[in-house]
Amino acid sequence: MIINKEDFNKVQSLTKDFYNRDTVQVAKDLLGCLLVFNSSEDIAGGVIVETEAYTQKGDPACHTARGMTPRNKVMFGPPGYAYVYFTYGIHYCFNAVTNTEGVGDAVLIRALQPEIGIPLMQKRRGRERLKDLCSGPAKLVQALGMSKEQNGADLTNSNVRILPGWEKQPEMVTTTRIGIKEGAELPLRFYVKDSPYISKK
DNA sequence: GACCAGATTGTCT
DNA sequence: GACAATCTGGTCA
Repeated sequence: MIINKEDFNKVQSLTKDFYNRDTVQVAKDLLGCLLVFNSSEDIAGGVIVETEAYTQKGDPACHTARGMTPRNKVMFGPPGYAYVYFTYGIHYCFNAVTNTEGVGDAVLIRALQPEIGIPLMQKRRGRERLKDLCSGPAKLVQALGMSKEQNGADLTNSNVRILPGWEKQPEMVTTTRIGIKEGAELPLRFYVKDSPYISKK
């Protein structure tokens, strides 16, 4: 499970085919996978324990619900790329573009279980406790050291990658999404049951 | 633990 | 000009 900077380019990422599927299914399957960022300092990453699906069709909370803009154009591109956006004046959030090119879907990564480069993440976050490092979409972006420069990055062939993680699919809980107004009642949030690293119960 | 306000700027109407 | 897929630190209990 633990990989180092030298191994980063050797490990097999999830393929484009993984992302080119129904968005809800990808959101579920991403639980237990390993998100890793190879920054200039060192690599850092963790196991995905919480996701949310955002679909263009029938979802008013999705950034692409009202068509393409300069900000969300990555979501309309081919699947398997990173969509990183800026919000609340201070925070970034990380998504994986899913479904077929042109649709406008993505999966928001909401929380990680820290695995790789923990000391570096502790330093970046200014927090010691593991459950404070990546238990929220803006926290994990900060812990991994990502920014808007990762917007549009190829998740199968760049500094940001998602790898197969746990062999067994974890027990999963489905609930409603967090931090949105419209579409808040839709059951599109998924997390690993009993994980202490999720953002909120 | 629960609840609340402040931060702070890119993006869209 | 309004608001945002959030986090933090404060108060009160």
